[in-house]
Amino acid sequence: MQDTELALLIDRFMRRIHFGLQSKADAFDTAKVGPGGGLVLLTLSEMGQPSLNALTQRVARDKSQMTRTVRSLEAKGLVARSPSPDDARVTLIRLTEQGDTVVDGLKRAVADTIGDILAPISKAEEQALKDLLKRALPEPPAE
Amino acid sequence: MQDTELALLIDRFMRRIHFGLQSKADAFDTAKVGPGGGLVLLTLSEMGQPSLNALTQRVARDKSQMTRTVRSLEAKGLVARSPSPDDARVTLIRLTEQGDTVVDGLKRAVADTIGDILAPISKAEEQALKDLLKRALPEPPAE
DNA sequence: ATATTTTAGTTGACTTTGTCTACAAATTGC
DNA sequence: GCAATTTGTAGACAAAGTCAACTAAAATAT
Repeated sequence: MQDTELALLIDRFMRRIHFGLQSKADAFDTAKVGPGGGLVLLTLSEMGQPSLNALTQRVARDKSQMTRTVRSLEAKGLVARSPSPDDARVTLIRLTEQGDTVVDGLKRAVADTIGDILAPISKAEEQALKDLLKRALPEPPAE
Repeated sequence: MQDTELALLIDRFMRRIHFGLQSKADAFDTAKVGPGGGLVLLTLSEMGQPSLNALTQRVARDKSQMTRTVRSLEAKGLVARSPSPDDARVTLIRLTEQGDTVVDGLKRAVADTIGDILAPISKAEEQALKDLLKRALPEPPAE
């Protein structure tokens, strides 16, 4: 009943990640993908070649927003779109080689940032934190 | 080095909170304060009567944004602004009685939402999660 | 088989937040 | 006193979120 606190903590965590990444953005976000694009790229690297719809559900954003974000990443050559052979309605999306490179830098920057934020707790605790979150927030269906 | 995963989890948690509250918004957000206003109200209920600047730092938002949010809450009669007796530059902000009422509903809605999200883990684990986050994310200076 | 309904993706319009710059008034530190 | 800093405000714009309408393809229902 008193867990507004937890919500505020999550918000704070989110903001810390945001500012941490922003401060390093000049160094790693050379492709200017921004937070929105970065989220999509990282998610793609976890999912492989999802449909736009599956991707949308995984990141819990609006599908129209996702259309635009993916188009912008495509224009930068970081992702490629291809029609599904099974269903003419769906578009499959995957990282290009260039996209992979950007993801590498992105992952390093995120890991650095998280590392900074979690400095006050031990590695074991960090793992415990991650495990708890994974159990509480199972990932949306891959398809 | 592989902790992009944690960042994605936090984002997902954030989104789940957001959608959970949004789905209940008609029932509790009768004052139409929205997510931004709600965050400020909850924070005020933790802080008492902070300056606008202290409030801004606590929620890690831009001060110009905070000016606007507070003005909008003031127009709705939920917060009151008063000049600091010690420093003519600062404005102190506090909840009105009406604001307190709104905060009560808000807290209940947030607690409900968090409860739903954390259903897969036990109460003890929930507490452990909160403790870890509190240690990793100490609150910004109250003043 | 054909009609109806559902799903995937796109587009447009609009709102909310975020961000950056500039500014006035008050305070602090020499 | 006077420069530098701090507090809050205002303006302008960019990034995201949200909602509704629409096309095309697929699923379903009769």
